[in-house]
Amino acid sequence: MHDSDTDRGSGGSRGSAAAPAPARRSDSTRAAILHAARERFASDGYERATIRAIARDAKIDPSMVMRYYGNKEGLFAAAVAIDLELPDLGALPRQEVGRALARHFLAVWEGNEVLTALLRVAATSRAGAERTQGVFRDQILPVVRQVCPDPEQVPARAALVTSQLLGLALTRYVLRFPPAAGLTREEIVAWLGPTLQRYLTAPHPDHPERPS
Amino acid sequence: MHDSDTDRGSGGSRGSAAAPAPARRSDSTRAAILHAARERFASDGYERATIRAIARDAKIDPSMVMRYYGNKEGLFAAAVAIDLELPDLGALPRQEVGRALARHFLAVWEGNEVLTALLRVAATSRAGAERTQGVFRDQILPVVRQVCPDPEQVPARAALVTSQLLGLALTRYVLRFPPAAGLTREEIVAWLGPTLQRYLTAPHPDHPERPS
DNA sequence: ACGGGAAGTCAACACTTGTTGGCAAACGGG
DNA sequence: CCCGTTTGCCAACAAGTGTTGACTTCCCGT
Repeated sequence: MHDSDTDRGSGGSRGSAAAPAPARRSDSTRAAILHAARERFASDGYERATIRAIARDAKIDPSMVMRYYGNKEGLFAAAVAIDLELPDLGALPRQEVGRALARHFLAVWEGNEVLTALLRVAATSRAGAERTQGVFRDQILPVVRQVCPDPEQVPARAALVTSQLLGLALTRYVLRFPPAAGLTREEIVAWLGPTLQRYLTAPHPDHPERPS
Repeated sequence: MHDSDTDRGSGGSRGSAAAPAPARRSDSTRAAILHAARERFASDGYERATIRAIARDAKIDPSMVMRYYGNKEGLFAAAVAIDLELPDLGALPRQEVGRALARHFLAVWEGNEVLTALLRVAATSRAGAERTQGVFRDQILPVVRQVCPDPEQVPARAALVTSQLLGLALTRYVLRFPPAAGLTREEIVAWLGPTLQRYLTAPHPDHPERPS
């Protein structure tokens, strides 16, 4: 991929013995760029979020963005790191997983503008869509697997759960439908909880005929 | 601001007595432009769908697009005319509205690429988001009002229904999650039907505190 | 048949985009 | 102190965008 130039782990650990990241003095600039990039990507999407605008927000020159992140795609990859921090649903009372999932999802989404950014980008760029698929595969599927007994049904159930969660995020945080944006968190939990619960744990409703 | 020039009703009616549209001889070109525009907007989104590419698909010059539709926004407005053709849910057996809505939604979406186009555009442009709000307000809200007794709950319930339907469209037709794209129509109807049914007709789950 | 207007083509404009290379400071270890 | 490295800015490039106007070609009513 890149040289050993642009990729720096998201620091935080400090003073460890064998420090792999020597804490360059430009770290504040890098952080400013990432912060501005996240905001722009979240509010404008990939195409409309120009490097020049991001650089202006970060109060530096556009060429710095290129130096530190290679190109626009690299910047997006560095700025958008998704971690849903999903809890271990297996450790919860089985009848509460739907509500717990809804509540957790709302909290994470509202505390992390990156999620809206990725959703916006996913709708228009293939790279964004594939990245979203990665989040689904690496973070949602495993959690669903913990509550769903039949492994064969896991992908479909996870997809249904995701469709409802992303649909809510879309109408509430991206499209900003007034009724969707006006609901309180607990109202949403009360409505979506049973839906997710059913998608996760209810028996397959394939009763009358088997298609194909 | 050229009004009486570019706007022509979406033709189809032919030979009416007092024809306000004299059926110009460029109608086939106009149709070709709209067709190409719909495909490009659906697959690429608003920004990446360039007028040049649309014109190339329609095998005409880019300037024709400008002459007939004014500018890119006008072309989008002309190309994306949403009609969900929602049936009268009040005329159905009350326990079937959820499934019927899901089935109808799938049929309309898969037969009309414009819907995917609008969804893609809505995620990145404010104009697209507002247009989607218009569809919600003019086409979904009235239908929900027919099955929901309490007028005060109509917007919230409609928003929930929309969140599930758009979420499915997003994962299935835009992001193309393999599990979501692989489901059959009837499977989706079987899963989403009860969800929509509950959003439409179930009593308000207003008491989230449950004795555990 | 002829003339006016519509249909369509060609080339260009003004602008923005991502991206690049050169050059001036600031820093920090020897 | 001095010199290599880092940090940053400036100007510019090539490519692509929406958009415009002048020009030719075709159709059709009179």
